[in-house]
Amino acid sequence: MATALTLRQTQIVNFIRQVIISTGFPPTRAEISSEFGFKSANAAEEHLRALAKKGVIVLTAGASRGIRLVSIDDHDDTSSLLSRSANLLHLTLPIVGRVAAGQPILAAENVERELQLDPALFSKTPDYLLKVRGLSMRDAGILDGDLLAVKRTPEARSGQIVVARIDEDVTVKRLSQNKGQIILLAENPDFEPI
Amino acid sequence: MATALTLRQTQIVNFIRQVIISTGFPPTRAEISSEFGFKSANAAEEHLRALAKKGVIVLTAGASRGIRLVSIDDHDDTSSLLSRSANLLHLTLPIVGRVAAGQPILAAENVERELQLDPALFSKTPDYLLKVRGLSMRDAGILDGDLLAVKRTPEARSGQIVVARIDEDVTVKRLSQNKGQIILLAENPDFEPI
DNA sequence: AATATGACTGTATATACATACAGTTTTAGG
DNA sequence: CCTAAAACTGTATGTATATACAGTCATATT
Repeated sequence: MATALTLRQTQIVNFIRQVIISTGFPPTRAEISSEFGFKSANAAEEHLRALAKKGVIVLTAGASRGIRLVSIDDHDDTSSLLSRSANLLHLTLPIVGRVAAGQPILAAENVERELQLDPALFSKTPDYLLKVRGLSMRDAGILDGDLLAVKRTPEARSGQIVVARIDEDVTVKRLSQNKGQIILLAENPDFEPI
Repeated sequence: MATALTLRQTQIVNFIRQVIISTGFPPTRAEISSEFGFKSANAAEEHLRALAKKGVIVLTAGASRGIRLVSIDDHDDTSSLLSRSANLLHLTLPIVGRVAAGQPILAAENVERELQLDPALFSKTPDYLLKVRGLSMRDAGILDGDLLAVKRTPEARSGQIVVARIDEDVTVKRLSQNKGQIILLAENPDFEPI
């Protein structure tokens, strides 16, 4: 275990955290100095060095604002009572909407966003989230705009709801596998089977 | 509702998000240009302007890496299925350890860190988290290093477990208010009442 | 008494960055 | 056909920033 932080060092880490929360990016040496009344940016520089040495932050050489706070997970001093809470949203899932032609579903270009979720929400850990467009599965409770958690499996059985790729569209349908013929059924009488 | 993003704009927002996740700070114009093969940093600049105009990001003039992604909450397009999950850790609580003499407990200097938690964890929303030192409340299940969720109330009743300030130390004890006399009891026979 | 460490001031500098201005090309609408 | 917007290239510039080096002072360790 590394040496404990000094008071000043703790204050500086807190300030960095506060700046990241309120502005979205870490402070510069000058901004840290200004906050604490240092007359030289070098004071901040030295504090950052010390904090990096203790493993509380990671510095990126040459990059402006190149300060990263080491995450709670990597640096856990949160014990029993709350350790489960801290893990609540450890699951990071990509959200897929439209899929460009010829590309695998999970290609970086198809990922619209990433969302952090509580793993306990799912019985099986899903691979990605699919944003549903259209109302073809309305009667199965899947509506336009919903996010579907999708788990990839090596094979699909008849009767299951599956994610199917038709050209450059990704659709959600109920699979019907009758005597070798594959039919995709919508759960809405307004839509035709495929 | 603002105009929808173009493909390129979506890719750029995704890249910014990815950089923030992997490095801890947003990219520069040059880094964005490099990622997408732009030969002029101005291409990135213009995309950022367009994204800021559409409200997807916020730019800080004059600041290096001054890009902030507008949060999921401010810009919600996550619907029914997951909207509750997205709210899971909306509660941000300060963690207090030692308290410097003469200062209010929640003074900025005493806050060691902030933690985001699921509000559903608590029946009443607490004001702050107190890091417990020592074993004086061992028999009440409160151990060294635990985080205690503390809710401030205007008055305390006898028999309750309270957070008390004695000089520059903050301690957790069971309150006993007998005929006007106030006694603080430890839940561990090794400790004396105060 | 000697040494190390924390916490600074002061000066200096190369480069990392934001940002302005002038063009070009392509695509979508009116 | 004309215009606007998107998506760039190319050039340029001031300043924002990281970072090195030389000191000072107090406190804690050996």
